[in-house]
Amino acid sequence: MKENRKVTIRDVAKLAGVSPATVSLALGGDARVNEKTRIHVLETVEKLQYTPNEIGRIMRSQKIGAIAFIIPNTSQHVFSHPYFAQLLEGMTEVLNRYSYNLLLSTTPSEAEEAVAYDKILRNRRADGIILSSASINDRNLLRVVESGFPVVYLGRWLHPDVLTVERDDFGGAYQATEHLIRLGRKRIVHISGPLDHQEALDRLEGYKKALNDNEILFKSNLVIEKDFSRAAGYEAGLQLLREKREFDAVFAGNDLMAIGVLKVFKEQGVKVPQDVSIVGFDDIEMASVVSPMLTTVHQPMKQIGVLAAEKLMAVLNGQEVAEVQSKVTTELVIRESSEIN
Amino acid sequence: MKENRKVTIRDVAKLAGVSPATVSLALGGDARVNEKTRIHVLETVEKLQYTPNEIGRIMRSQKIGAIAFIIPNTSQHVFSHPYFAQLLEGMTEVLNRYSYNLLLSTTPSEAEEAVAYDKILRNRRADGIILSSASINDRNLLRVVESGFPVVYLGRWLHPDVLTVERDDFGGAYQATEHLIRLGRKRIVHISGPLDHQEALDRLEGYKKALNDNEILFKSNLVIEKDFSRAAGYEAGLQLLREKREFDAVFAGNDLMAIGVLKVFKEQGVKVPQDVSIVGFDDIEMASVVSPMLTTVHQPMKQIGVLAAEKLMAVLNGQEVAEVQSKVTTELVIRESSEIN
DNA sequence: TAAAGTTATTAAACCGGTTTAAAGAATCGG
DNA sequence: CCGATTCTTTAAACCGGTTTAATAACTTTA
Repeated sequence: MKENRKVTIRDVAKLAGVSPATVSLALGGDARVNEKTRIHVLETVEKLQYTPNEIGRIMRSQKIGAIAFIIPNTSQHVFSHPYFAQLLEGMTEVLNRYSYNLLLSTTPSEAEEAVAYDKILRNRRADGIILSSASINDRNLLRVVESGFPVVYLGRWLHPDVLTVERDDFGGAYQATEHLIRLGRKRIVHISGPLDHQEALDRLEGYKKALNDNEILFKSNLVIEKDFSRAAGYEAGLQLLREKREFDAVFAGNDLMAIGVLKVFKEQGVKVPQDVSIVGFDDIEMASVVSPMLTTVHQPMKQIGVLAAEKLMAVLNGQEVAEVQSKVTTELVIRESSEIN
Repeated sequence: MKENRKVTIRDVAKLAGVSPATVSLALGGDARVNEKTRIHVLETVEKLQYTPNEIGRIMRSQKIGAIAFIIPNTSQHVFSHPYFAQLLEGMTEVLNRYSYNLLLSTTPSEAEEAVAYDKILRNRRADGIILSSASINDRNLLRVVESGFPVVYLGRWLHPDVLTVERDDFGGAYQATEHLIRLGRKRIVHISGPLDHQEALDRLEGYKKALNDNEILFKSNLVIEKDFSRAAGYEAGLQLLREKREFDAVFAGNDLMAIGVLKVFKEQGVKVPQDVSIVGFDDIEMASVVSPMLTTVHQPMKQIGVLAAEKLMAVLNGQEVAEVQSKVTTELVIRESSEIN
């Protein structure tokens, strides 16, 4: 700890021949302190290479200068979903602008999801919270809201007071399904995410509505519930082939699962898009790298991160938030996996 | 801020009829406090739902309970490299175990790389630092080391006192190149990363050495320096074709660039692996998803994150670190892009 | 020139814990 | 039964800043 051992405000004060209070005021640019004194203090600060200790400042102001991103999942899960990386990109960009720090809170294991919440709620290491969408049964969500922390929730939440940034999951799924129908597909499989998650439910609903609007009968045996992972998509594909279910298209609940399906189809000789059309959801980078390139519903993940962070910053700065519930739009990106053959 | 407005240690003390000191000692499990008193205090704590304010604790102990991961790049850059996600996964896993938090420090823009350092060095918001490998000309690296912060550097660094976790870049590149030579390839292009980065240099050296050991003449016009991005790989591929350089294999400095090359080759009708074999470096998830699947040098990125975090924890807990420089090994993973034709 | 008004500076309180040193109470040994 | 030990408890200092309220110094004004 060489030079920066610990130059405190008292050291500066002593050397400058003033009181600590004056140093503090001078640094804060308070109008009360005399011009000459101010310059002298600033010179001394420079000479001693003094920088105020953040902790001391925090102690007094009770503002931490950091926000927490709570994801009730393991690090393993989080980082295997490219989705989160883009969210983080958006958030950190905004936070950098405000000189705020980001704390990432995940759970050590599947079983202990409460830990991710406790770390933040109990220790008060953050001024506000961005909450990743979680199971609709997750009782911790309510705890967060009731804790009084400023919160922004990523996803749709029924409670009208909670600030949220939502995707148009329903609309996106509707578009995707309708696209497949327009291609002449009639037996469209939907591989859904876990149905205790609102986004999975909404996507399923969008799919159903599109079928219904086009007078195609919804068949529950064409819906397979999986967990959003690539491996799960692979399994689902395998299952479809093994059970010889009749289908001519797959709408997967996200890209990772779609890519898993793509892989098993390639291995088993199912031709995409000739035999089966595939559409995913998210538009992660991988979607444009696989072959055939994946048709998918693009959602502006980085923008979601940006909006969430900006909304939270607004609250923390005492500004009135114009839009309690923001909604970002999705867009169908047509690529090879559903090209007209 | 409903219930948890602010119940302090003094509130607990008052209600329990003891002094704040006793409460603090009781909570700390100090042997001095009488069993009965301890129980009584703990009950009161429970009754009031008291949890100690972290900031107060930090103030006294001068230990923050967080470490910083400094990446002198923009968030944009960081999150577009899957590489970092896996590093983060490893780190957060360890930190969770120690109840430490992770602070991510990136730069707001390319030009202001010092910002990523300043945020941590000046504000002392972390107890230690993990430093992502940076340009060998980055003068800030020295600042960090001289600051007295405990530091772990990711990559190879000449200074013998600095704790590091290194990959075997040289060895990995050697293996990759040799593999191509064994396939009978003689004109092997190397698309390198920025050559002011140690890892890019080391990979280039590994490539050269393998050529040399197999009596293949190194030709500098078969080396193209790019920036590790997928777009750059694409460009490099385009350049190779446009300039009609003669080559029968490509060893790319990382997977993203290899995937970029793959893409342009596919578009231009160059057959992989028949006409040209391709090998990448990193083994990111995308490598096993593209078609043909990419042969690459696997490096245990998560493990690097784990090692770095553990090393830092050891230092912070005052333990002697056995291995100042740890090295993880790489492994060649052979897939379709270099299959024997 | 004294009173009132300005301007500049600072002592002291405060944020919420932890820790030290000292005091007070209980127990022990001779 | 008294001095020495041991066990508990607590007052007070401390961490490093910010802020308030009071003081001091300097100008004006009457």
